[in-house]
Amino acid sequence: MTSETDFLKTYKAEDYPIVLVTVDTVLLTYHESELKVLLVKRANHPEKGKWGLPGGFLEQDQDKSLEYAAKRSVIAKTGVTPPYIEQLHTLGSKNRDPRGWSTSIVFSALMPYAASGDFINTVEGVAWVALNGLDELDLAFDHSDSIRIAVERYRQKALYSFIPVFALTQPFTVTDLRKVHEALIGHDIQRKSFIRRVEASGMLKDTGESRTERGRPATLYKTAKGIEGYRFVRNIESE
Amino acid sequence: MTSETDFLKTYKAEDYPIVLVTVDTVLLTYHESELKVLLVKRANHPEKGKWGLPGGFLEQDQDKSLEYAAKRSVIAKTGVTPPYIEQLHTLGSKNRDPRGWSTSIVFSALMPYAASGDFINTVEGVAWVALNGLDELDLAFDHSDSIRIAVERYRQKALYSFIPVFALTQPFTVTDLRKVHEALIGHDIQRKSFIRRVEASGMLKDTGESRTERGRPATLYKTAKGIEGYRFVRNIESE
DNA sequence: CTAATAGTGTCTATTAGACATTATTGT
DNA sequence: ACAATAATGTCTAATAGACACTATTAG
Repeated sequence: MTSETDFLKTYKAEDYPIVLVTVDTVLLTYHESELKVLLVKRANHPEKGKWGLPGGFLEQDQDKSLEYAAKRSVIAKTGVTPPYIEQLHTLGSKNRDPRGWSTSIVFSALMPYAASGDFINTVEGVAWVALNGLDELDLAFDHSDSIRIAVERYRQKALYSFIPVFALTQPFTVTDLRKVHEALIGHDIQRKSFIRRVEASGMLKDTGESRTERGRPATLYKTAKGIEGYRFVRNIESE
Repeated sequence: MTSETDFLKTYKAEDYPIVLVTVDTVLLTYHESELKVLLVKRANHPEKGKWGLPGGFLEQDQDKSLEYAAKRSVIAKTGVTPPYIEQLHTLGSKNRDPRGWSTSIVFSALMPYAASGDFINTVEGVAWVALNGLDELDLAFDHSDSIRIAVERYRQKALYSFIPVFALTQPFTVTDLRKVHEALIGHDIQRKSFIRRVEASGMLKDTGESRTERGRPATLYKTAKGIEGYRFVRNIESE
């Protein structure tokens, strides 16, 4: 019988089967009345030249957690720093990558368009792409599946939370936020119903400022602490 | 410039960093008025002798998907065949396993106690353990985190769906199902409210049979197709 | 003044909680 | 009859949808 210490002395990682481990991130935002996802043009094989999600191999040395790896690879590939990141799901199979058994831990987040910097549009090979135009793009690997899953998850959250607020620059108007919810849900929401939820939740603070574009000025709000954990007990109509 | 074919010819998986990839499964059931999780006693290092979730290394040859690997390893370690399995989350970090960078894709499912077979109690090293008694057990790795996350997820689902029905043997009574919901939510639910939901959803079919234990016989129900996708628009009270 | 957008009033419909009442069994 | 459990009746409270109405700005 060996002790755990003895066991570790004789253990060699190379004796175990090798699985490719990558992390990918679905970053979504709302800009010019559209939901958009951040994509990069693949510089290397496989699937070179196709657009795909920012991500890459897990780096054993520098990455101490999966989340760190996801953030690092997004910054490395796009220059964009996501304000937070959460786990979406994990894909993996024998055939999804020609190099062998491969698994990808997929993260997702919403972020304000402005936080990605205006330079984004000038960088070759990095772009915010409208979800509506995605069908025409032949994305790398199974990345379009991950995007679909992320959007579906945020659609659900739009029904019972204010999570979509993370796609906006602060401060924002109630209409701004409602538009993001509408884009996710796929249909209009009653203004009255939406404002009632803003008031009932107490999760949006009136800044006292207002913004005028056309018509009556709109009150500007910012998020209160804990908004990410707030859930309504009743959903908004989903169809 | 090389083609993708050329690239694959010269590609060697061994040149890439090795990450340990395991799958683990949180199987929950409801038995004798308690929620229980299926655990196994670890036969090998590391953490030998501790109780932990059934799971194991991804086997490149036999496993063609993550889900398959999870099911295979549950059956191998426990003899129990889970009727379905879904992805919960993925844990990974540099330090969670002394053998090196390690990641575990965690699956979860609810299943009827009876489906695990009565032999379960006679097998050394495999047991259904009540969640209430888990604190006294020092589980391997971060398995208690995964159990906590699974229970929290099913608690949420108990608020807006009939997913907890998968912990029951069919047919079952409305009270059976309500008890599972109550165990997950942590407090009683109004019988009237619960029955209204059963009727409104149309997801539970009256079998015409009934079961008598003490008092008035209770109607036996079975699930209708699509129950796993059904969501109430309003939640049950959560505290 | 008009157009446009923000925001409110108010009625209805739905559905959960509370809790009393009735129904059906075994002993 | 009585205890135990199942199932229903019914009132109230909360909250979303519908939609008309008022408020405030630019030009």
